[in-house]
Amino acid sequence: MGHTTSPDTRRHHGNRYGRSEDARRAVLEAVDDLLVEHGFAGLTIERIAAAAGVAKQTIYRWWPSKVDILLDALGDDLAEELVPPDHGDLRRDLREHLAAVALFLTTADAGAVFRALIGQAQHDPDLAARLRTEQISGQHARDRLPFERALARGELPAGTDLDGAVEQVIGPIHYRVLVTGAPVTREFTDALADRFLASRRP
Amino acid sequence: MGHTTSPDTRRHHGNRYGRSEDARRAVLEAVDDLLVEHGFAGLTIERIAAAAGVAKQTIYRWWPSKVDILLDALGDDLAEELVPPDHGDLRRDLREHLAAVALFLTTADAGAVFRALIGQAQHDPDLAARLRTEQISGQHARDRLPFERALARGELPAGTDLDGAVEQVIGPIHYRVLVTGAPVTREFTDALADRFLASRRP
Amino acid sequence: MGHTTSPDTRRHHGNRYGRSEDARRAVLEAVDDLLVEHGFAGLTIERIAAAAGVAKQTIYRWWPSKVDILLDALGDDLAEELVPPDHGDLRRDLREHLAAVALFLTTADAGAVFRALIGQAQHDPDLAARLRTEQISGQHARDRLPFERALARGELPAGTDLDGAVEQVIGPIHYRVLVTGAPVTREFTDALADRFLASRRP
Amino acid sequence: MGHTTSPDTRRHHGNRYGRSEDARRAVLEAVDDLLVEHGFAGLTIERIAAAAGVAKQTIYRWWPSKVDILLDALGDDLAEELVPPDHGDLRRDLREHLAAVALFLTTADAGAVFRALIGQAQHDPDLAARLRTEQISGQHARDRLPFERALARGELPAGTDLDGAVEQVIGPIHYRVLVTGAPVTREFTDALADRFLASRRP
DNA sequence: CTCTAATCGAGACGGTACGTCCAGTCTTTCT
DNA sequence: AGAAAGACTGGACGTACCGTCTCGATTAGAG
Repeated sequence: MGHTTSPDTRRHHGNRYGRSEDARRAVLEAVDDLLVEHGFAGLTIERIAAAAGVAKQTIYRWWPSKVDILLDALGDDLAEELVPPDHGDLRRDLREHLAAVALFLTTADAGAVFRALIGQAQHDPDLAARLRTEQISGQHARDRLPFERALARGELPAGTDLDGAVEQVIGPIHYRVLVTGAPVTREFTDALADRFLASRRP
Repeated sequence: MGHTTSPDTRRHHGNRYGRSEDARRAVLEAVDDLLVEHGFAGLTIERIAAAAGVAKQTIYRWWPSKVDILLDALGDDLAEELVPPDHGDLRRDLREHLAAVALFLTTADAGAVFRALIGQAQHDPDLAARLRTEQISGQHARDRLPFERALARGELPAGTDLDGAVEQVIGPIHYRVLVTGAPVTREFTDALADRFLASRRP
Repeated sequence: MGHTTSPDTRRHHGNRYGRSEDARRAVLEAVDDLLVEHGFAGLTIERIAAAAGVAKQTIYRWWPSKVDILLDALGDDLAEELVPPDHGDLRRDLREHLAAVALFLTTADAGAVFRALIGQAQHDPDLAARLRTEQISGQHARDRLPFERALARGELPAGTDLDGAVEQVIGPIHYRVLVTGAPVTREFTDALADRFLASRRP
Repeated sequence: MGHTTSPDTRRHHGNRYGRSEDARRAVLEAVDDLLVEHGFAGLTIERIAAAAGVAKQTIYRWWPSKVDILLDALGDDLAEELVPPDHGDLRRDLREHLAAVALFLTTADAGAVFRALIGQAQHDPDLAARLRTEQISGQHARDRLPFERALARGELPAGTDLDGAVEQVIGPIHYRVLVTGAPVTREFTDALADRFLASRRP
């Protein structure tokens, strides 16, 4: 977002005095702090405006709702933080990636934003749809990469259901994070990877 | 809940002879309908009171917040609807139970309540804790039953990690319901059961 | 009356044939205290019930509203405290009586009740009517007595408008108490008496 | 900064450019009507808001309570309606003014507001103080004017207690209005004026 | 010397209004 | 034109009392 001065007029800045970028940054930073400090319910537009030193109207001008601000704040963090490694070995790639996913969901700031959005998506089908098309499907594609490479290398038998594989290893992590609240340890994620491999390469 | 045909209507003159069962039932029924009809955000105390034909104060007298009403409404529905069958065969028990779980989460009214509570729990750690101790741990125990029986029957090797087994088959269902929004078909749940069995009984 | 009752019959709890004198007294006493302590607005039925250790229903059983309790509490205090003296001399009678009226209105507990009722009567025509027929007309008759006696003694000319005379001396006192809030001193009331006499006996 | 040449636009940038005069007027007019129609107890903030077509918050933004609205509504009505005439003759001035006062208190809409405030002031010392300093003392000064002019003209002896004179003629009117409820006729007010003059100019 | 009906305490009930908070829109002033 | 400020309508919040209503316990006269 920094200085995309190029022909990217799709975005919504466009102030001839150039001050809107200040406001935009202030809002996105405030939103992160306030989410951590006051929780999702305490994240009101008025509070964001006050904390960012920005007028409410300025927020409404650019973001339809507070979840849009969060989506914006989430930004490309997912893509940045959760790209799986490529060591040429499925077990190693999988173990590292699952550990990274767990860490992101449980401790990263962007992970808190992600969890809040997932939570809100349960009440708001529109948000759910947007979240899926804008973030989750992309992440799913990244999660698939290690399996695709392994298939290409012959580590997995042809015809393996790669999407199913992703769900098999990623699903339990989200289940712990979102539902049971059990800690997502390295042992747990390693076991997930190992269990998958055991079932595919007897 | 059942039919208060009670041998219990006298007795115990401490106070509160008076809690109105009618009011309680009306609120819990209204809450279910309104959640489906207006969504979680549209589920206001005032709307519940109006729909149930009850005074707001009566609601506040017995429930601290709307999520408490939902917890109450969820009540025994989980236990009633999601008790796994016992056919003496793990594959069959598992296939049926996972299908029932999927159906509950995606189509049942009580499933909508469950999803709303899970969503809200992402914003509210207290609710998360309560939800886990009051409902989810109990459901986890029920989900474990087929595995326990299979272990006793010798269908599973001694020392099998039963909790991990539950997470392995239940996790992906929740992942679809809560995160990706992909449809949870019978094929999907059957495949989960089969994949688990394949990995354990080579 | 209380001669024979045994020492621990304080608790009453119901009697088919008679109301509880304890409850009545407790309410009337509580009402006085609460009016002074919390003002008229803070004088709620619930607060009276709590302070008197009595159930709300018991209050509603015997008094239609809180102003009725106040009317009851005012009782015969007016008649008891504001009977004009009879020294056979109008000036002396008048001076003493006006001073007594002033003292009652400004400092007596019953005077506070009276002022509260007069205040409420400005908002409530029914109360105004009852207050007038039950209390104020009687007091007006008492206020007239010194003039009637003086007329009979020949201190006032035949045909003197006695009601007008009462209003002439009593009116300014109420005007200070209810409207201007100026202190009603002995000098003031004496001057009222003297001014009346000066105008009638040139 | 210092660019603006206009004399007083330099102040407080952004503080209530916006107070809506429409809203203010609508509230003050509604309050008059509703007081007459529903009485003081029926004069709720919610009803005022509804009748004025204004949000409750707008009322609370500008007035701390309903009595403050009434004080505002009373506003200049007193000064407008109750300025005594100046014919150069005390008897005529007094007769006319007292009749006007009586008419105001008994029949005018603003008179109803005044009576309600006086009534409420009996329960609320703060209101009493405010009412006196903001309205009653000013009215007392106006009531004094005829006497001051008469004194200057030599119609009254030097050293006459003018405040006492006001109380002598105004007090009985308020006494009838607030306490006895007797009708305040033209005969009554004329007699008050005449009686005063008889006592001062024997 | 029990029966019974009005009374008592307690407090839950359907309501109304309170005063506060925030959403989302609109207007005004300054830059 | 866009930003800060903030007033506006609207609506839900959670609280306080209202006046009504059971409820079991109490109690004195009638039977």
